[in-house]
Amino acid sequence: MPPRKTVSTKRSAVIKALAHPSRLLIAEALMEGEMCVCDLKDLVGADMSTVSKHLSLMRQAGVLVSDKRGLNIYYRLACDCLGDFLRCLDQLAPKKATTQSCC
Amino acid sequence: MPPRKTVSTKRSAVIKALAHPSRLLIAEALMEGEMCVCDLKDLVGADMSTVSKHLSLMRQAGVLVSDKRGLNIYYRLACDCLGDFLRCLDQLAPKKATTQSCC
DNA sequence: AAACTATTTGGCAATTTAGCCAAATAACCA
DNA sequence: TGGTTATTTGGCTAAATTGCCAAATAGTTT
Repeated sequence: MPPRKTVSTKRSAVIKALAHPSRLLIAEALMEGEMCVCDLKDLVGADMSTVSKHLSLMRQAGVLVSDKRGLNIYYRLACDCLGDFLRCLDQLAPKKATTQSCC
Repeated sequence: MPPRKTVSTKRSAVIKALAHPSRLLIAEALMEGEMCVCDLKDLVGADMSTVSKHLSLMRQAGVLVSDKRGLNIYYRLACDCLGDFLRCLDQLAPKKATTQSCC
């Protein structure tokens, strides 16, 4: 595989970890501080096992780090540069503009 | 759907448009300037129809804009804030660190 | 140790996504 | 007009992703 492709494959694994509504919701919530799985389960509104799988996917990708204290496992963002990215996203007009730049 | 979820669903559509190795490769290439479909086909190394479908998905999501000139259709990034995001991604150590933050 | 709580893992069905081929469209040229 | 080039669309199969349930694991409490 050419080097340029290798780089984009690694990067896309990280992006993929954020490219799901529930996972992005989790990332956004964790921008305000760490949370345990049961808190996140309430936020997302899915089965705990589903949330847990989302979390381990995000941890695998390097987006989150976890920390076990007592019975709970707390998750938090591995990097706080995500905020700028989310602000960037909101500038992209969804679907409408076909031939014009947004910014 | 609660408002917080609506927002993250819209945002995740944009992220999804970048969450594929070929599509990210395309986005990275377009950071250096516009390209037509056949240029991108050579870069990605897939069938032109496949590349075309990736491009229309990205345009739908608002990540790219297109511009027809003669026989060619030129694509370029809708927003140049992506560069900062990609730099952020590279700080996230893939997979290794389980309990430590990267930055 | 037994019961309890929080989380993860395995397995499976349903849905979504990817990529190729072939055919359709659109603009250019002779 | 007919031919050629660039791109998109339709259709199909293969592969990946999602989400639930049930069972397993790990730490806590009594």
